Amino acid sequence: MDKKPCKSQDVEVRKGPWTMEEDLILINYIATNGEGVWNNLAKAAGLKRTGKSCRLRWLNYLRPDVRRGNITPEEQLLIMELHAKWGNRWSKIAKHLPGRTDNEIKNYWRTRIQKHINKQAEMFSFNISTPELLDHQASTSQLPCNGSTSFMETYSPMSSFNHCNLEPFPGQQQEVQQQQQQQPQQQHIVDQPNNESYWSMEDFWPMQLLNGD
DNA sequence: AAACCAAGCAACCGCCTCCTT
DNA sequence: AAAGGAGGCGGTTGCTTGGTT
Repeated sequence: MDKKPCKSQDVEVRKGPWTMEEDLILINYIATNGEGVWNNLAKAAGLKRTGKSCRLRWLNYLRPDVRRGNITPEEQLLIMELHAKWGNRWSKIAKHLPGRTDNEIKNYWRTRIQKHINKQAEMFSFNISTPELLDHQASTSQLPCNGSTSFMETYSPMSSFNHCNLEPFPGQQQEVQQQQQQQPQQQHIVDQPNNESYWSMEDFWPMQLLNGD
């Protein structure tokens, strides 16, 4: 219970948003020494952060292959497809979207897709007798893995898109149209070098220079 | 122009699993 | 085989920002 805090560990732990300086320290350290035991890494790098915090920051934001910015319609479809398959297994889903993090997908789901599904469910509920069920299923994001099919049928990505009039979200319709014209049978696109939202660690190096590192 | 509101996202928390000793 | 530590994961929170009134 009352674990005596070891004095060497009793140093204050920083929380909250990361500063650019902290980012640079972490990037530099990993660039030089590679990833390792995160708790040790945090100490060795001189960061007053927990290992977990460092790991999260690195994986979700600083990693060179992290893609940031708009989720493409293809990615959106893939997310819905995989979510229908696996439920809230965000990390598992993220593995199929190179450059995307579980956190980003999770946020995307909660803020966009789930809301959209809720809306669809609300509209749909005017015509069916179990609005609570739909709403609950959409809001909890839990898929019935016990063989119950109702939600899967309602929410299967293809049925959602094609049968339930689940349209691309605002701002994506044009993009979808363009891409459909360009690549009507396009498979899941996950690597788009020209994507303007692509973020690379190289972007950070000039900052390092500016900081005199 | 200011206040309010909602959406989006970064980060934390706590639980679970796996690995090492 | 058991215990402890570290990492992984999903849920949640709270801050920031952009839009609306």
